[in-house]
Parts: sequence; structure tokens; C-alpha cells
Amino acid sequence: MSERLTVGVAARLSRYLQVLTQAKKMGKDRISSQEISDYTNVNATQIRRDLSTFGKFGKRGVGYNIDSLLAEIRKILRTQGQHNIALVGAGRLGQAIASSPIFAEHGINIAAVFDTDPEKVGRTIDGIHVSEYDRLRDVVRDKNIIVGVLAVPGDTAQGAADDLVDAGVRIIFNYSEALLDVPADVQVHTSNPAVELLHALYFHLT
Amino acid sequence: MSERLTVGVAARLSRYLQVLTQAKKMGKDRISSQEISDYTNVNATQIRRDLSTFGKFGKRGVGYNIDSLLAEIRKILRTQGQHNIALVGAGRLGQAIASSPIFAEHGINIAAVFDTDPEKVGRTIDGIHVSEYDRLRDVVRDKNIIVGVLAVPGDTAQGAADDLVDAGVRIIFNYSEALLDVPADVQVHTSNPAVELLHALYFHLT
DNA sequence: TAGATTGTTAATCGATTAACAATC
DNA sequence: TAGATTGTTAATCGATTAACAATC
Repeated sequence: MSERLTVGVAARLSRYLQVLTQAKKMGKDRISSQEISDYTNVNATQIRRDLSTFGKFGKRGVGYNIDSLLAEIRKILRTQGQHNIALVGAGRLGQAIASSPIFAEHGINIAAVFDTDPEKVGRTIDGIHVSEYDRLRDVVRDKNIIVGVLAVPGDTAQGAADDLVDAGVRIIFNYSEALLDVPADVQVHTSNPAVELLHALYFHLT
Repeated sequence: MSERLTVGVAARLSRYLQVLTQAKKMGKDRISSQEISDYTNVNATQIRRDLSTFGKFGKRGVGYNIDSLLAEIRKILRTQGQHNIALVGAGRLGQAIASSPIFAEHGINIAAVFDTDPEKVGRTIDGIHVSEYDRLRDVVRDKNIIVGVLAVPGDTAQGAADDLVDAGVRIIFNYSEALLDVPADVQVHTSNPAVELLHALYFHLT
């Protein structure tokens, strides 16, 4: 299908998806570019421009129909199916992630959870069985999982990342503070609220 | 002090700060723009350019001294002191946040944790006492806290955000899936791994 | 009709990148 | 000296914004 999106456009489209999903849950039928702008801090003109690249999805004087815009964006981002991911770590953070609706809402399914702690293995978190860490490689391969989420302490993150990559994972979400060394064809997304906070504070203080 | 940084520069500088902090922990003394680039996916030329706006911090042929670069960036971002934040929610996510080194490493101190659940109130998480939710307003005011972290379920996030804003908080980190309505002078940062994942998958699939 | 909001243009600004002399 | 890496320039590309006609 035509051109590949730029990183910026793809990032913004997925944020619109989140706003639309939540607005729908709140019972709304339609939404204006200005409302999406209020929630995303993306300029309203930019939003209309991003969308109009792909078609005329809105109605002048009215706004965008939420259901149809959701479908259009999902089509553009090719995220209509279900995606399986693996979660490493069944500690407090891992449990919080496994029981959060955040992934499920977007069609992302936590297909497996792994932990090295025998106390945690065999338990169930919100219906998801915790497997032995040693089974990671086989399960990731069998289920063709390409996304791994690391919810482990910083000092074990690199080892777990190595194992995930080895098993075939190509996108890693790192919730530890550690820097990860991975092959060039593996994407690492590190979530660090402290980093965001420092830069938010800068704008608050100046 | 001179000009205000652009949003982009401030965001990148705080990411460099994170890399430097971790590299230091790993026992490194100096680092090149290329190494910072590998960890942040920011172009090495861009990094050198960002830094050289503020002075000549590097040594040609050698790289940057980690300690002095840390100090310089902290000076630029004015994040040298300690910052107090409030955490709402002492469930699994709240406990994970309270016990993570991520904030402490950057001089950010969780000054108070609140929960409505009487089971959790009075307990201690990694040395931090869990206070009654009703005390939020007084504590936030007394300690002059301007940053609040929401680790509560989506359906109670808006109420907690209202209470935080009411007590004087101006920066909110939202870990729920909910969209938050806040006054224009309050910054909301929503962390949603699913959104990031959808856009990461796009680039993997194309 | 009147009000609202899209789709689109045009102008500006910041980000990105390659290239390379300077210099450690 | 030779190799490495910074600091800086110049050229390009994408993001941002205001403005407004089109139209629901």
C-alpha cells in the first residue's frame, strides 16, 4: 500500500486511536479535531492534515464519526488483528501490567507471563498463567511472538532481553532503568517516567 | 537565563541524562555522541549540536566526560535539587512505582502515597508510609508538591486528578487508560504502552 | 440561514543529516 | 604521527501554525 508513514505521523495516529477508544467508551459518537487536540496536545490543524492525507473522513461543521475514524486509522496502521505479546516478570509491576485493561483495549493479548521465582510460577494473574522462565524460548518460538515486555529489576533486564531476542522477539518494552544492548534490527522502547518528569518540570519552572 | 529551550531540545537533554546516569552506574567514565545515539536513537550529529549550543563540553578524539556532562545538563535543565512528588494508589502499580529506583536515581522523592483502601493505609512500601486518601489535599499543600502520579484504575482517575489539581498539583502522570480533563495550566502526561506498541508494530510490519 | 468545523494552502520554524575541518 | 571524535556548516525535510474557503 502506497508510501510508508513517517515516524511522526505513525506516532500521532496511534495517539488519536487511544483518544477515540476512550471517547467511545465514554459514550461519544463523534469528535472534533479540536477535542482530539485538547487530549493529545497535537495542534488541531495538524490532526486534520494527518487524517486528510488518507481520505475525507470528517463532516464539515460536525466533526468525525468515532467508529468510522477508528476503523480508518486501524486500517492505515494495519493494527486490526490480535497481537500476542510475552511478559517477563510477575512481580508487582508485571502483575499490574497483566491485569491492566490498557493492552486488551487495543487488541493486544498477553499470551504468556514468565518468572524465575518458583513461588510465582503456576499462579494465575487475571486469568493468565505464570510459566517457568526456562520455557520462554520455546513458548515465544511456538507462538511466533515478536513483542516482549520486560517488567524485571534493572540488574536482570539485559539477560532477559538477550533471551527474548534469542527466541525471536523483535520489539522490547523495557520498564527497568537499565540500558539494553540489542542487535540493530531489534527495537527497544524504554519507559522512564523520571526522564519525562525532568523535562516537564523544566517547562513548569521557566 | 538566556532563552527558553524548545520542547524537543528539553526532551532530548533529559534522555541524555538517563543514558549518562546508567552509563555511570556501569562504571564508565566517558562516552561518545555515537554511544549516546545507540541508546537513544537520536542522531549523533543532533546530540553534538544540542550540547554545543551550551558550551564545548567534549574533547575531540575522546568524547564526553560523563560526570561533567551530567552536571552541565542538570544545570541547563535546572534539575539539580530534590523534587517531591505525590503518588495516588498503593495497589500493584503504585507499589511497583514506589519501590522502583527510577525516580530516586534522578533526585525525585516520593514524598507521600495515598490510598482509599483501609487495608493499605498505614502500611509501608519500601520505607514510604501509605496515607489516607482524605489527607491528600492537606499534605500536597503543606509540602508544596506540584507533581502527582496516578496509579489508580481508569474509573477513579478523573476524580483523583480533580483532587490533585485542587490541592495545587500542576503536573500529572497518568498511568490509567482514562482521558483526563484538567485546567489549561495543568500538564498531563499519559503513559500508554499499547499506543507505543501499535506504532512500533507498524514499522515492524512494513 | 447561521454557526461550526473540515480540508487545504502558504509561510515559517525546528529537526535531521551528511560532510568535514579542527583537534585531542 | 595516526586514529578518533568533536564542533560547525550547509542543505533538506517534516512539523507547526494561521488563515480561510468550502460545506455540513
